Amino acid sequence: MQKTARKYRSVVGPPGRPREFDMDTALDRAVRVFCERGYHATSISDLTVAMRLATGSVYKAFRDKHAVFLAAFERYAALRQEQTRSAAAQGANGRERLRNVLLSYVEHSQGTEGRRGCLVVGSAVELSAVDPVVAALVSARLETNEGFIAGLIREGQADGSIPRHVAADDTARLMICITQGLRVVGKARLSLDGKRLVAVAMKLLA
Amino acid sequence: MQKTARKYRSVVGPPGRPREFDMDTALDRAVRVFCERGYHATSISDLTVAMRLATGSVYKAFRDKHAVFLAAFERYAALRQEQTRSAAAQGANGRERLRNVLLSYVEHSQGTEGRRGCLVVGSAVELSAVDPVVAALVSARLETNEGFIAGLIREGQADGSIPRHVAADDTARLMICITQGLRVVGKARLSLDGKRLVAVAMKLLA
DNA sequence: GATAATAGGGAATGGTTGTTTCCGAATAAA
DNA sequence: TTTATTCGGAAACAACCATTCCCTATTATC
Repeated sequence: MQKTARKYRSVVGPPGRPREFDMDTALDRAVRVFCERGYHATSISDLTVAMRLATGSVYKAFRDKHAVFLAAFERYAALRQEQTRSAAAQGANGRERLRNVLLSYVEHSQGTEGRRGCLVVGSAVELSAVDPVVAALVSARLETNEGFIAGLIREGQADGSIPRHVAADDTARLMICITQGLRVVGKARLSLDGKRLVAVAMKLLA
Repeated sequence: MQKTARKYRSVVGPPGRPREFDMDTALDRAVRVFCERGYHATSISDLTVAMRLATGSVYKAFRDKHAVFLAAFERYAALRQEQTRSAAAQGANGRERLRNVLLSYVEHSQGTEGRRGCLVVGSAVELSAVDPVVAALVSARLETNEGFIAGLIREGQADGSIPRHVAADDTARLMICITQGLRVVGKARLSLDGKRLVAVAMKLLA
């Protein structure tokens, strides 16, 4: 149950590889593989190739494949959260911040990244039913995002850009469905017109 | 490329097992397994147990695991389509038919079935990127559903229950995102209040 | 009733997987 | 230099996978 070491170079140690080596970089590469192939279809061999680490090195850094996945999941979630927050930050009021969040989701659901897929959605679909640990992580992520969106709605109501009668919690939950659905539809390569789609979605704030 | 035999008792044949045996029943059981475990995590052994067939029997009915999956997918899609259409049929006008469809989706995304998951969503997430055949089936299914929803919107506009200014195609695409997203959220065990969620979603038709 | 044909059952097969262990090479601190 | 440390990579392992093969049981036809 050792916590997965984020700092890779040991503090006391004097060892092996001087090359600036960052576990986060390796994890980013693991994220890509897990995103496009999912958990079960990704072999240790796939991981070592992607992460550019030898088998032994992977098992020295992580207890097993599952631990690699959890670390990759948390890294992915942190990255996406940061992207979403900074997209929101561009907006002048609650309504615009929310629009920016939705637009950001549409963009991330398209093209290369859209085809690669979202690790949260992938984990929910592939593992939630059989892996309680992953299920808890996924639920926590969705609830955080939902809370963030509900917060933006309330901000908008406070600054006057969103009507008071909008039900913040229900609307936020529906918007979570939209964002997760976007990632599913994006995987199916259906084209997504951000401007038009978001324009329709903003009617939920009327 | 032989088409998967739906009628199981051979026409000419005289063989083995007289017991009334229906491949569709076996496929329904395969659907359940594929839904909750996904493709890669489902072994032939899992399938034989679920379908109550011996290994050899499965391979006599289907070329390989992939063929079982495709047959299960089509059976699932046909069943869900029928359920959705019949939910819509209850409505008196376009608007009510659409509400019924959304309500039906929320209900199917909850409880046991919600936790089991949707095979279309699961296939999109797990296989679309690596399996062109499945990808095509998934896209076709999404497009059919989107077309159905767009049709309901236009029906509503014709019968006066939905305003003319609603953009049918864009709204339909967003609603597809909602329905697929519901299945993702349902897997994560978040509670879904059908009435309230659908009430919010119906604002898209304002 | 005898025969032929065939579905189902299930053991056997060959390949791959995740995991662990080993040791040599490389490196930085003592 | 010595020592401690860690990465690399091959090798080994048991478990499991999808698939094949053969046998049995059964029935339609003769």
